[in-house]
Amino acid sequence: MLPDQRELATAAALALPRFVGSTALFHAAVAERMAVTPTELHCLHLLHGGVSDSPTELARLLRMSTGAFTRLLDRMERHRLAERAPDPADRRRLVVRPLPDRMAELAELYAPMARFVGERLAHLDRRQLTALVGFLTDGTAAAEQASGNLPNVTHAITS
Amino acid sequence: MLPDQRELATAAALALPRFVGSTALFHAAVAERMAVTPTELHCLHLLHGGVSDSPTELARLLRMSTGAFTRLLDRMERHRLAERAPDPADRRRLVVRPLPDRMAELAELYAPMARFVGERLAHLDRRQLTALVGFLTDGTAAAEQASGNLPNVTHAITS
DNA sequence: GGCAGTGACTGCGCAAGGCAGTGACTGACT
DNA sequence: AGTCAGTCACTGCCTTGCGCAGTCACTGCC
Repeated sequence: MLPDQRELATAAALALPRFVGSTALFHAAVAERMAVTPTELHCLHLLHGGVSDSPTELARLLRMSTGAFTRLLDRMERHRLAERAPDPADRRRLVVRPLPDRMAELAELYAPMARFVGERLAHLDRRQLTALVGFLTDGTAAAEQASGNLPNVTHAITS
Repeated sequence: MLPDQRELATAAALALPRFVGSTALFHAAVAERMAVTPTELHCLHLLHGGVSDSPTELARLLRMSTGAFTRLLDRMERHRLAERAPDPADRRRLVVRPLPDRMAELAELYAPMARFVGERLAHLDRRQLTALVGFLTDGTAAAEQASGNLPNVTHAITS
């Protein structure tokens, strides 16, 4: 590996955590602007992605209890983010539906970032795009795997 | 732009939020493993990065009040993450110092991801690395700028 | 037709953070 | 030298978000 290549790799390794951090802060800023908690925003993303509309499943994806999700839904209804609708097939269940006007607002807030990404990607050639996609997808897999498979460390706690 | 290039760009645009999301979950998992809140972990990162060691400045970077940061410091001392030390130059102030063994533990938890990044970057050529670094650094700037400069949207709230 | 399982909801408690002060200390200005 | 506004960390008090454990309604299976 050539020296300047090494420098570039180092630069990338340094830029990565900054990128992740600033992105996280951006999400927090969007949540604040919408007068909504990060958890509510996260739930809204799941609803927008169409991943699921079942409370129990959404609670699992958000890594919280069903009880806590009930209150979350209460707040989201109060804030006009989503609404409950009965599930005709099973009277125990219900479906969570996002409210369109707030979703539009969300898209509006994300528009600048989406525009940046679109323009930036348009200037890359095939090899560069391939590298980027590979890095992102493999990085996603690595993060998911690492999340569930963290090394054991000793720590003294909880007093 | 050629069709397969367009597809690649779309793939990248889809992979990006997934990457960000899985990374955020990874951080949450690390925090949980260390029996520490995400905020404490965030603060630990700042300390490790050597950004600052002043409570007021750290509170600003974490976007919280100085009062809340005092409790945060209390918890971090209880959890043996950091310690307070007097500032000899100004007796009102103090400096926050990370505790080395817990920092080592942190590094250990991040090791798998760091290894992945290092190996992945080693397989990229100059043009690819340049594109990646550019995307990350400009993306960081864009996110920071977008955070402080979100478009105004109408929303009815707070009942 | 009973019965274990599932789904959403509720009371209670805890932890985290904001707000509005308080006292110690500083540097600048007279 | 004395004063005084500004800064710094810290402290009650309060709100909010979430977990936990239990409750009730409903389902499908035997």
